[in-house]
Amino acid sequence: MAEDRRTRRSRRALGTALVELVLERGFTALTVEDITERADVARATFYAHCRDKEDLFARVTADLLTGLAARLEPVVADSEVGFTGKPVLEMLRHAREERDQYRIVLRGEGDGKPLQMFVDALARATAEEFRARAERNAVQPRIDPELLARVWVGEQIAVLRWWVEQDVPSLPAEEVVRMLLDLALHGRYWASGFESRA
Amino acid sequence: MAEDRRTRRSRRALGTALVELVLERGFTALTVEDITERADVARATFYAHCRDKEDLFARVTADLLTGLAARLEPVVADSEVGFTGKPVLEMLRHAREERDQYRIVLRGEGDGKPLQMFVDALARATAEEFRARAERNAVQPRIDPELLARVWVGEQIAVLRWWVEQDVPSLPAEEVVRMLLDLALHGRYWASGFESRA
DNA sequence: ACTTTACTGAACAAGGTGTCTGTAAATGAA
DNA sequence: TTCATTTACAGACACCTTGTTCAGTAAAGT
Repeated sequence: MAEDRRTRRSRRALGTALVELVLERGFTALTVEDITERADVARATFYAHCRDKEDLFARVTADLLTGLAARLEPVVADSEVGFTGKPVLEMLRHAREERDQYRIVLRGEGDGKPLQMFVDALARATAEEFRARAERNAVQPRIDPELLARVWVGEQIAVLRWWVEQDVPSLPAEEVVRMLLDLALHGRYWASGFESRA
Repeated sequence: MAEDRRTRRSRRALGTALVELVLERGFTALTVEDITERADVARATFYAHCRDKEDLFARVTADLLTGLAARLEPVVADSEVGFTGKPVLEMLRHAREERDQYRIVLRGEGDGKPLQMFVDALARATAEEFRARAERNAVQPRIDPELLARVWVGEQIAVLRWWVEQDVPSLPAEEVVRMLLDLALHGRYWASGFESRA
């Protein structure tokens, strides 16, 4: 009743082959044969598992998203007390482990669709969190939570990309999170000659 | 000696056809024939002007970038006095005029390459500006200007995308800029129950 | 009017896609 | 071990898209 080993092996091989090749040449430049060749699998076998290239790519990135969600869930549930940036730290750790996949997604491979899903998922969850928090504290948000969430996610994505694309990390994850929080919550780090006139 | 009208007409028709179709179906889904058909032009004519699909797309987005640069130049040169956000306002106005093109770029169409160029160009210019400003004020930046620039650009891109994708603009450009500045420089607008514990 | 230039329509080879064979081999169960 | 099932395989197939070429035609510019 258990799944055939060959099935697992083929799927895994195809997935990792895709990731490797996308990093090397980019998604659109790849042919199905490129992938099957790298995975040591027949071309027909590919179509036994995936409808097409996009399908395989969608599986891989979907796995990444669910993996992140799984790691974020307990952290978010635990951080009821305030805005601590712990979810960001957890995301950075995840990105350090799955660096290649993150690179691919953040580079906007595959028509930017995976990146859009990534951003949208983060923004949706964040906006919801903001709304809930405001309601709990019985305050009227001074700005559309959706917009605030977009800005906050935009910062995270930008830093995440910068971090994950570096050859050798110039900052540890904890440092990055601290900087990000100081920047978002208090506008610190701007005080180096960048201030506004006001 | 002047350029043939037909040449201009074909180029323009192809460009706008591409933009329309990318918005409707996405870049990769298009065939060259789709484009020439929409542009009322023979397929052979297409190849008389462009090497391939990506070439045409690159031209369009490159034009957008140079157009933005042209509008930003005087504004940046004029804002020596401080961090006023005037460039952002100008970019928003540009985006309001060239909304379709911005949509396409910000959605990451074309393998995300145009978006990367857009982000990189903004980040590079911003980082340079930051470095120059710090040096002029004779202060040691407390953080890598490159990183700070990425964060700042990340915010702009996120808001820009949010703004340009809305069916009916919920905020005027000036309001968006004010919010963005208050957020970036002082962390305002977070004070609606989102504060950190510290 | 005349020359130059660009658009056209069609044909072409090359290469990728997705599907479908029949066959061989690996697997899990009896 | 044996057996039925499942999967991988190699190859062939029609189809589509690409990018190039070329002779014929229309429309610019001067």
